[in-house]
Amino acid sequence: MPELAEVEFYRKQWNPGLGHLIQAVRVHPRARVFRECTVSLLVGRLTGAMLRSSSAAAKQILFRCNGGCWLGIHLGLSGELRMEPAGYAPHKHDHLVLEQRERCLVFTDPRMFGRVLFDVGRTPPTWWTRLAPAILSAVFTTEAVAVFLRRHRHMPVKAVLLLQERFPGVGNWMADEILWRAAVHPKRPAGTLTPAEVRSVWRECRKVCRLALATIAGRGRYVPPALNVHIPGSWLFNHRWEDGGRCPRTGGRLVREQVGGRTTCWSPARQRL
DNA sequence: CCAATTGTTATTTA
DNA sequence: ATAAATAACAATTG
Repeated sequence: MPELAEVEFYRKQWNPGLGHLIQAVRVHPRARVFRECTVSLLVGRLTGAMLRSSSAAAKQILFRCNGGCWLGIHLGLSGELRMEPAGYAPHKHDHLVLEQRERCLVFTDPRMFGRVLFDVGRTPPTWWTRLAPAILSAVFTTEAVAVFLRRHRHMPVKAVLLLQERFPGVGNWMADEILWRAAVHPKRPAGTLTPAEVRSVWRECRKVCRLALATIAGRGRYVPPALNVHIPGSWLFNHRWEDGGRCPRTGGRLVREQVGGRTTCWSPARQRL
């Protein structure tokens, strides 16, 4: 599930626990999600400590802890952060549980493509500082997009949009949504887009990020659990998941096919090769 | 049993 | 040598 806006949504799920003492840390230490993390260090440092603040960028979440340490969470394909009542007994896929007096903060991930990172230091870890500049930042210009598409000119544009080094936070559904709005066929070699199409892709990147954040992550400080957000039927999002869907703009049939190794959905009436 | 899944990375191929 | 394609990772669901 988690792309840019879902990651931001899940980040907020731990907000009620920020600034509260972590009494105990429960882990499944052998779980694959800890493959890049020294679990003993994490448990030692977080027990009796606090999460002070959090941020999300791309598909990464960063928690700044007191005592000069940093907890990172990547949700992978199936990860979630949620809150449970105090005394919660961890379930099978709950790999990390921070126990507080009034609640438990839970990281769960059945497929374990996600990962937990933990660093000690005065400044944020490099895996955070080296993330590509956000799509909604001023650095993400139409020129930067044009250069990147040219560099990967032989790849299908859909595959290029999934490259995190230029499109941080974009995942499979966002890439399809962007191309559908820009009316660009996902199989187009990235180098064949006209300047107008490049500009359109750039603009829709920003628009989809802004809309997704506003709709899915909410503007408030804390969105109650369950991602039962209403996504308008005018988005491709609501029609892309199974065969037989119809394009909300043209009314025509949507196509679903592998492009760049991923299931891709597009509207042939709108997106021409 | 087979295919599919909203992500990333190591390995293989061109 | 580089860029692009593919396999692999794991668990569950249809």
